Amino acid sequence: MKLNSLNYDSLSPAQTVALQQELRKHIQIRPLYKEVKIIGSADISFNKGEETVYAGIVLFKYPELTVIGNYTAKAETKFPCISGLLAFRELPALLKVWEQIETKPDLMVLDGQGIAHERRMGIATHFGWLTDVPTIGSAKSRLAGRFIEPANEAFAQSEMTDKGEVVSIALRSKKNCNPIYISPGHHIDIEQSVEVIKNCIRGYRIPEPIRQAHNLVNEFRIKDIGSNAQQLLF
DNA sequence: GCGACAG
DNA sequence: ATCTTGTCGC
Repeated sequence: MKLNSLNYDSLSPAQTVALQQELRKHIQIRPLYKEVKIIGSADISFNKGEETVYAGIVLFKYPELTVIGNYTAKAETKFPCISGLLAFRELPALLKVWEQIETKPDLMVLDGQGIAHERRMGIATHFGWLTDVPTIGSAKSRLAGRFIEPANEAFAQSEMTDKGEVVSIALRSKKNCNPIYISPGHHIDIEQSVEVIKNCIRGYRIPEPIRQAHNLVNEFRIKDIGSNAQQLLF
């Protein structure tokens, strides 16, 4: 069903926009149904200009953030980098990783937007719809939504509004650093999304789960570059 | 027409 | 996203 019908590479940008318009009708922003004991974080890495993408997911106990699992997968994509359509480039690889996980986490944090998106269908929202798992988007830069700069102190925050709707929170995770942009993906609300992310800050601008997922996929990519170079020696 | 534009 | 040195500010 949902997870087997990912032929995103064959869709034109216009078709993916239409798909986002359809999918947004099914998105639920509301409080969590169950307690969160395990969270996962996902990220992607790739070499500029190449079609190979390296995807990874790290699992943690929450709220201690003890690592309890690492998963990676390599995939090919022909879908280009287009702002607003990142999901179509990155999700197929992420789902390949997701399928490896025997015990799924209670919540996933994605590097990118949730509903803070022109059609409310950022990658975190899209991933949540595909997997039926609560998701949060934590982005390093703004896509949709305007806001007033939060005060320059840790945990200062400011609402972000798009088309008259509050879609996310600009959160200053660390003093003297630019804010990060937190939006619910699916099956969670804004307040709980910000609460979870605040509990995941460990002295860096980027929430610890995302930092670790980023490190994982980057190391995975570097190792693969190395092993490809080795093979050329034979 | 011009600027903005997740990763 | 990735590449990549020094540099400015707290």
